[in-house]
This record gives sequence, structure tokens and C-alpha cells, in this order.
Amino acid sequence: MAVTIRDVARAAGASNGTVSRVFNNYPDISQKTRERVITIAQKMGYVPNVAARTLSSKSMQVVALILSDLLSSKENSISMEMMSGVYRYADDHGMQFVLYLTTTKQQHEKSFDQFCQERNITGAIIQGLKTTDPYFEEIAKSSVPVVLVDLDRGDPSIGTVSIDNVQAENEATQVLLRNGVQDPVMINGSINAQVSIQREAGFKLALSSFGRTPKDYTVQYANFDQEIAVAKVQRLLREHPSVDGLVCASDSMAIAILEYLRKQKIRVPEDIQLIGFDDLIIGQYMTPTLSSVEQHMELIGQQSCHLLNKMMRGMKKSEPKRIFVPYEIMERDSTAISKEN
Amino acid sequence: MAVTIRDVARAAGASNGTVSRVFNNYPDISQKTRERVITIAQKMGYVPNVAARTLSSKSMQVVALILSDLLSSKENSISMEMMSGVYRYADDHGMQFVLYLTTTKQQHEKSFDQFCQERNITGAIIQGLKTTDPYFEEIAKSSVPVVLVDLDRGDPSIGTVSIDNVQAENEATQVLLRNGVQDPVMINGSINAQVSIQREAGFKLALSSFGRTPKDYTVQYANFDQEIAVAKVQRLLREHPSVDGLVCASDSMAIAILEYLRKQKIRVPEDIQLIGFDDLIIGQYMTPTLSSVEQHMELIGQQSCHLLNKMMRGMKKSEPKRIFVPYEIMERDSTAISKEN
DNA sequence: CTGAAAGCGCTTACAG
DNA sequence: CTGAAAGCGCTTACAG
Repeated sequence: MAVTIRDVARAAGASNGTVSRVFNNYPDISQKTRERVITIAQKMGYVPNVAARTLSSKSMQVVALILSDLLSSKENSISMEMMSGVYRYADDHGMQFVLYLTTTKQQHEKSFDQFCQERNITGAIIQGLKTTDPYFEEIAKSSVPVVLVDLDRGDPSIGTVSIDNVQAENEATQVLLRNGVQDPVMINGSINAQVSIQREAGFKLALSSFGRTPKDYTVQYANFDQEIAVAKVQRLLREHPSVDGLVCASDSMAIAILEYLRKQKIRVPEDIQLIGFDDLIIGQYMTPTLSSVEQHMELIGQQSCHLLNKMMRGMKKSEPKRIFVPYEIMERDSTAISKEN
Repeated sequence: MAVTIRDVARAAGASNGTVSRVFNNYPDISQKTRERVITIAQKMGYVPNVAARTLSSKSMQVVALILSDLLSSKENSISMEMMSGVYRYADDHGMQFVLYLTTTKQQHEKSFDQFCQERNITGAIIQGLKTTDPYFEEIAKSSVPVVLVDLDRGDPSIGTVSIDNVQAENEATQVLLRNGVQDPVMINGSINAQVSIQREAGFKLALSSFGRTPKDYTVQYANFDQEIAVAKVQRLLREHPSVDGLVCASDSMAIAILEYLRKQKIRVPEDIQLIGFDDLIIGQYMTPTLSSVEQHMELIGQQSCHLLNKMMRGMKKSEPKRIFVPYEIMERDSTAISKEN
């Protein structure tokens, strides 16, 4: 049924080894043999079997994209873009792409090394990993090269790709401050999450560069949860009517807040200016349209795979493994007002 | 380095075959041996190598989810949900899951059978396939079981999973008609696309059940493109001011139209009622919120894999391979008015 | 109930 | 430049 390398070899009057060498672009094959083999293989419809290849070869590259924990539906499209970036890069560079959706629970059942071993994974890109996940520690000891997206393990042997969250949130906050916002509050994610810490740092940097001092209510944690975010805002505005600007660590929260403010007849941006993070498409269809920080997820995916590729080919220790991908501040209607006079 | 079946066998004082049988749950292994092998394997951290397994075994199931052509960003989250459904089902049933993003161009380079052969694919779920794609013909002749999502090949040997598009659009249209819409127009996708044909049939069914006769402008084709959709609506309303209801074959188009209508100060639902299809999250955040037809993509994914699984295990010819998954009509503000008196 | 052995489809030192 | 052969890590008839 399926035509194998042996069939081709026989038909071409050559050995398995020769056919294999042709298909792997070995240099020292006579032009004549090469052409004959290729023609015949083509005619027979031969395609090398990937499983056999990965099994017998030490040099087959298999890159795994590991998406940790089921992403909330709001974030779905983000991962799809990033996945597409990884996929294309891998495909274009002769690497095998495999996708895994893992959970914290599964990580307990099987170690990272076992996971890689069982699937012949030679390099992994991991997104959505939490610092409390088992893999977080295990990847440091693993011999499999790893690129982390949006998480900096602080380990020189591990690749990291993300935007500069500090600088991005700094700039986002400055949009409000330049527009004359007097009492900005940050609606942050989780107090432990690295991106939250970074974005908070950026937020505070902006305040300080404008000579502002944070109040005790200036940072609120809502765990990236829409309901919590709304509840926090509700209470915040009741207790501190002076608040006139909200910097949200995610669009998901910002969107829910925007909905809430509209229902409360609180005008955006007149009464309160609002900026999110991630630039979900939804924000562009809301009224008012939502300002945000755009991340180029496809590029992040592509860059991650590029970095991983270099690491798998034995990147020098000295070379930097920390890549910052560009982002973009999208100013829209939710910050489209200047209160300066 | 990596611990193999041989290492475990040696340590357990058994043969490779015995260890293999234990891991594959063969029935006739003594309880004693089974336990000893399991304990030792566990202790050694043994995990069976998947590549070796698929290579040597005829019975390993590899299900491929093939997403045809890069999906437009608007549709991204749809596929992510469906993918998640397939993944979970495969994972829970001991099947290997692999994902491929293919393009029409790639389909020309390698036949469907070659594609499956090279990756040891034993069953495929394909989404986004067009009737003009090479695979569309090739799957009929292939010995690899295939489930098509959202496309009915009309071939009894091929599985098909989707909602009942005819009935869904019928119901969606009836929402408008019940609300007193007098001159409804359908903004359809492509005149060749199967879902478009089905949804149009449903639309017309609804009209006829209300005793309405289509006018020459009653169905407009916009190729699922936002710009075209808006342009069509613009012209439509200019030439036929009597139009007071729009049935859109996709939310993507409906959203763009809703934006346009708002800019034109045409009131929805007062002047024109509007219903979409797909129930993208965006619609729920627009003003007014968009009525639509919800598809349970995760369920579609899950059902597809379930059907494929049965087909791979040699489903009887007689058994139906056409699965209709439930959908839901979501009535929201864009149709929230009754013009009856 | 278990072992010995062939085989899955490739790759790659080793010779020549 | 090319062939013969061992080996990648498993599975599975075949015996016993």
C-alpha cells in the first residue's frame, strides 16, 4: 500500500541509504543519482514517514507549543494568532510542529522531561505558565531548550519573549496623564502574576515622572476577572469620587468596566478616561472605542520559534535569550479628551 | 539517558514484550507481573515513546485536525474552541492529536493520502475546506476516515458535523418576521458556499411560511466580507428605503453593518432590525447588542472526534454519519422591538 | 502467562 | 560517491 523508501530504492536501482541521502540533501551524491531518485520518488508518490524519521534520527527537530491551562474564551484569539506565528515559522524551517494543551493537573502526573521524551520533543515554547506550575521549576533543570512567552524565569539558559510590559504600561498611563487625568487608578491583575508586577511598575513610573504620588487606593487587584474588576470599580468610585482615570491591566477587565460605566451613566472619557491592555477586537466595536496596548501576537509566536531554533542549534551562552517584541499604544475614544486648559 | 522499554524489562526481570503488554493493558498478564512492571516503570520514570509506538503498531490512532487556510482574525476564536473540543476528546480516548494548518496551495503540492501517510494519520477532521480545494475530491477516494465540519460532501462514507443551517436561519428570520418586519433582506456570504446556500434556503423558508414573496433585491451576496457587506447595504437602503430588516449570514458582516448603520444614524432596531450568525463575543458588547445564532463550537469539535473515532473503529456502513449539533437563537437588542399593533 | 524474534520505515557511522 | 548493516524504541504474531 504505502510506498516506502525501500520501494523507491528498488525502483531506482539504489540502496535505502542513497535514497535517504537524497531526501536529506546530503552533499556528496552524484547529480545523476540525485535526479533519478527524485524523479522516481515523485512518480511513485513517495513521502518520507515522519515517525520513522524522528525515531531513527537524532537531528529531527520537533518543536512543541504548549498552551498551559485552557484559556478563557476572551483570550482565545490571542493564542490562535500566536500559534499561527509559531506554526508558520516551524513549517518554513523544516521543523515539526506539535501542539499541546496542558493543565496544572497534568503537569503533576508527568514531568516536563518525561513529557518531552515521550513525544520526542526537542524544543518547547510555553505560554500561560504560572510560577506555581510544576513545569516552572522543571524546565530549568531540563536539557530541552525552552522559550517562555510572557514570563521571565530569570534564568539565562531559558528564552523569553514578550513585549516590554513595564514600558508599555508606562506609556499607556502617560496617555491619561497627558490628557489631564488627576487621580488615576490602576485595575491590575493578580498581585503575584509577573505581568501584573511589571505593568504596575510601569504605571508607577509614569506617575512619578509626572510628579504624582500614589494613594492607598491607587492600585486595585482584580485577578483579571471581569466581575471582580467591576466590583472594585464600583466601590472605588463610591469611596473616591475624585478618580478620573482607569488603567486596566487587561482589555477583558476594561471591557466589563466600560459596560458598567455606561450603565451607570458615567461618561467615558469625559468623567473617566480608560485604557486597557491587549487590544482585543471587541474594544474597537464598543462605544466609546477602547484605548489599549496592542501586542503583535503572531510576531511573538514567530520570534519565539526563531529563538528556540537558535537555541536548539546550540546557541552560545553569551547570546541574549531575552527578546522584546514591539507593541503599540492605540489611542481611541475612551481617552480622547484633554482636560488641560 | 532516556529510559526505554528495555531498561524497564531488564530491571523487572522480564522481556520487552511483557512490559509492552502491561502498558497496553493486554488481558493475559499475571497480576503479579503487571504490578511489578508498573512499580518499576514508575520508579524509573519510564514513558513509552510515541514515535516508536506509531511506527511499530498498526493500531495507534492518530487524529489530525486540519484547519484549511488561515482563518481571518475575526473567526479565530471559533476555531480555538472547536480545536479544544477535538483535543479533549482525543486526549481522553487515548488518541494522538495533531494539528495542521493547510492552504489550498499546499494541498496542490501533496495529496491527501500522501499527507496522511507521511504523518501516520489514521483519521482526519477538516474544517474550512472549500468545494474547490483539491482535498475535497481526494478525501472521497481515500482510505483514511474523514469528518468534515460545516460541509456536506454528500458522500455516505464521509462524516459530517454541523448545525442545521437551514433550520437555524429559518428560525433566525422568523424572529424578524414575528417582530413585524415587512421587507427583510438577507446579506448572504458567497453564492457558491454550501453554508450560504443552506442559510439562504432557511431564510426563504421563513419568508414563505409567512406568505412573503422574495423581491429581486431580497438576497445580497457579500462574500462574508465586511466592506462588501457595508457597500451592499448602503446601496440597498438608498434604492429600497422600505427595507426594515437584515438577516446576515455571519456576525462578522453584521457587526460591520451595525457600525455603519450607527454612523448613518439609522436606528436599530427601530428603523431596521438586524440578526447575525455565529454569535461572536463582539456582538454582545455592541450598542445595541446583536442578535445572532450561537453555535457550540466546542461541542462540534467533540462530536466530530467522537464520530471519527467510531469510523476508525470500523463503523457500519448503515450507520448515519451525518450529525446535527444543537444551536441557539440569541435574541438581543438589535431585534428587540415589535412593530405589530 | 511469557519469551525470542521479526519488523515498522527510516538514518548514519563504517567501509570501500 | 554508494552499499551493507546496525540501530532508533516499540509491537505482535508465533511458540511453548
